[in-house]
Amino acid sequence: MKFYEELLWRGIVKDVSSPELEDKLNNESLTFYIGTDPTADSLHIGHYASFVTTKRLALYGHKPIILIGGATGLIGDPRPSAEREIISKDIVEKNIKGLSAQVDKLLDGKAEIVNNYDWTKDVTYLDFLRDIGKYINVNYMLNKDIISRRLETGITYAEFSYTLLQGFDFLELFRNKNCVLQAAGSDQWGNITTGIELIRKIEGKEAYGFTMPLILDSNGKKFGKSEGNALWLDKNKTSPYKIYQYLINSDDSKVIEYLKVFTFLSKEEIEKLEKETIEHPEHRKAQKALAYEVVKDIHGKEEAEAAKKTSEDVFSKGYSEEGMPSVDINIDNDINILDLLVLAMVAPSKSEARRLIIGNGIKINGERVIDINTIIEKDKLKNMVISKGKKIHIKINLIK
RNA sequence: GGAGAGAUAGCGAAGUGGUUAAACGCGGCAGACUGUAAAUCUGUUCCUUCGGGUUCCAUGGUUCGAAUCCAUGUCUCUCCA
Repeated sequence: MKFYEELLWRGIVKDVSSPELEDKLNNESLTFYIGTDPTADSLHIGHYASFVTTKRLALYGHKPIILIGGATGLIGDPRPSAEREIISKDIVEKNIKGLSAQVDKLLDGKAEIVNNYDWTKDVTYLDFLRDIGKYINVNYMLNKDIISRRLETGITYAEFSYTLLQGFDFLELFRNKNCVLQAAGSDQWGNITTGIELIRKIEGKEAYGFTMPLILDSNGKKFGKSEGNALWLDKNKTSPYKIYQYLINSDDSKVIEYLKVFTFLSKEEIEKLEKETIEHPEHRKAQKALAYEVVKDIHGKEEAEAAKKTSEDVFSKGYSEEGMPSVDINIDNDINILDLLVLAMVAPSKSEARRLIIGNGIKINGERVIDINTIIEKDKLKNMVISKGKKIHIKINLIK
């Protein structure tokens, strides 16, 4: 199987700017770039597909550039729904630092990291209009999906211009780093083609682009949100276990797709897992492989092993001591269960604690609490595990 | 510049003087089911010493009684020019 064929098999390619790209990807070493705007100080798993693809291309011999949008981040990529909040320059700068470190680690230092602020900051408005703006027709911009969709609700001039900035990036990278390919999520298609258009018109040369399909979960929502929160790739923001758990809960109908996109397992291995999922879905082998592989690729083997052990403990015992959050408690006497739940931050108020107990939601050391008047002896608090439902477990750390 | 509409719990949205701690939907939390999933079903969703206390943009007022009426302020939106 040739490289491009493999990309297709994995479902990584959605739109391609030119059929020639297939041959180039298979037989040449191309410099390519993937960009991300510093809207947060960490990447989340929604970005991860791009980076896996970057790694894949790099492993095959292509040369990656990661662009962090210090300039474009100040403007904001138009979203389908509404205008973005503008982010202060300080925060953008801080985010750039966070992202750079993360990208470097994720790609083992093998990608060149650039910041488009560096070549944008000194370009004057007039120069930009003459050198870039003159080449792109407004009609052309209005026809872009993302912009046309916003014409109803309104779009500011700043966000309207975003595509020009991104096109300018591609042009600059083409000129200075011989970067001939841009890859991105499918929502970036319009921005990629603007860049290709500029390179063709200004330099008279051909550049290429392809997009990756948007990955959805089984509910048709964007992949990678757990309980509405993003799953961050920074382990201080989202524990490796949490990512592991999110992935192990992947739907049967989606898990093979995820394996193809997110892991480096071979076609044979994935097809084997696919067969096992069909024959014995309850073994959840594909999900386990997915969770392990991804956590390993993001956080390393040790973290993956730890997350796996935690997950196994939770499944068999209901909770795991490993990595369980703990809370310091400092009391002198025996304590009422309601007060304890509030102190341990299991419940935000005593009313809530009361409701949880009445609703059979609270366990102590694995035993269900049924009486809201239960008094817990101080001596028993040491290393006590309080569970709220199936997912929340907290260990008591007695200070006195 | 002219005219009008609105601000209610995490969100959307009822309620226009009293049994309204505030319908309903979504979301959240818990329980059942299950393959650690989804779907479904059930309960719950301000605080509380369980007596009660404090809520409907803010401040003041009318009233026995206000989310509901009045005044002022703040913010949002729509239409016209």
